[in-house]
Amino acid sequence: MNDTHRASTRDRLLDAAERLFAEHGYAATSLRTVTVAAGANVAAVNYHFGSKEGLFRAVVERAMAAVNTERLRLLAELRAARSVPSVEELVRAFVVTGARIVEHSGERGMTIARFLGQVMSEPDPAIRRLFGAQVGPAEGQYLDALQSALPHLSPKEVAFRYRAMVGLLGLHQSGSLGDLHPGRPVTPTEGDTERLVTLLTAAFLAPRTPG
Amino acid sequence: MNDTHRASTRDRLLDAAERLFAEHGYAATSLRTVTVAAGANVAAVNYHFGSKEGLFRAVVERAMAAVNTERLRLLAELRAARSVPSVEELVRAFVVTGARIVEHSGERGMTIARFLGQVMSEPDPAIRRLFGAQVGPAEGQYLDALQSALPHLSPKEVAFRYRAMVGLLGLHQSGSLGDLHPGRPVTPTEGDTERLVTLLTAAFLAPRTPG
DNA sequence: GTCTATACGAAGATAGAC
DNA sequence: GTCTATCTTCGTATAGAC
Repeated sequence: MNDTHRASTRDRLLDAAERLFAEHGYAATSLRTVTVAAGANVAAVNYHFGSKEGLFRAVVERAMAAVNTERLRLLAELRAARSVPSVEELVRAFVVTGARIVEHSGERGMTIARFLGQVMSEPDPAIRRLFGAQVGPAEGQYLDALQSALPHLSPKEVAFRYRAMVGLLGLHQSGSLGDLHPGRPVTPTEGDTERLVTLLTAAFLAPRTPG
Repeated sequence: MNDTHRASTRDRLLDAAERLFAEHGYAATSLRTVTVAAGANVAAVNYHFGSKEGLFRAVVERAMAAVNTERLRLLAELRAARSVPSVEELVRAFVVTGARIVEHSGERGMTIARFLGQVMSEPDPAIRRLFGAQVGPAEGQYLDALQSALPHLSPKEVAFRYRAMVGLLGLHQSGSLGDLHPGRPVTPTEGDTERLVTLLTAAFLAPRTPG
């Protein structure tokens, strides 16, 4: 009945939750839906993760681990080739992570991307803090690299543009940048990803904000 | 007990819902919370709006009406001064709308801004369609004006950048562009709004995406 | 016409028996 | 580790008071 055949209950719960949170958001996803999709009992979530929030936390951590690993790998690659990578290279490495993960993890990569895009616009402050903590590791490295490529900008300005990049990428990956009014299905297109790189590169290269 | 003293029940419901949806999102806000905050009975929502979704719809429509009016007014002003407004002028007019509304509507302006920022990352497709329909009116005009200022870009590319602007503004206004890890309160700062204008202007002025 | 009191069934999360 | 039971909260419906 499920696509995830016989992994441990714990893993099947994580997979199902990741997919459902990605599609409907945290609040709108019920534990019953998750457990049914995972072929597990309602109470299994409580046993393995303590609560709905615990499950969510675990899903975020697992997804971010994959993304952070890939991001840092790409950054290291870049630095190996050239000690001060260009802004466009950095942006591309950051943005392309999603696509790379799709290659490595198959279908699930897309789900991860959508899930994380979803997470970053969750209103719940606890969730936002969790996300912030998980982005942390890669964040520091990318901020440093960007600052080196943009020495004329204040750290505040670089940080702002970095957060804009994270946010926009999230919207892109969750399909929110798709056309607003038309029929439904909003999977990000290849072309849009390239457009996003163009746009973000220009945004980073903008002159410093006056005032 | 409420800050909204004696408007009609209908209006108090709209006010309370707007504020609560803005803070917690649609799914996480219960009708009971809304009615208590509005000092009304549970059934009042059903009487006035038919359902939770009906209430939400009404809140979106009211908020968007305010924003669209202001946006179109600013655009008309711009066109009066100069037949082809610059990209920066257009971006600024679009972005500054939130702030203008704050001036005109006091505290509620901030709530509207946060609310609409929230709405645009709601996962529910029905909500997304509703939002798209409401953005429509102003959208056409701005797209035209931007296309005139950027004749070398394809309509597709202009539309993509426009949607990125809408999205980023939403994130900005809902506080999602605030610092990710720190203490909580995330009201957008004046400085960040200026940074946003800089960033978006540069994004629009980027060369066309190759490929 | 507005609004309230109250009830209903479905779905929520968690705790405790197994 | 799992299943059943329980207790809460949800959105909605109804019947009638002002």
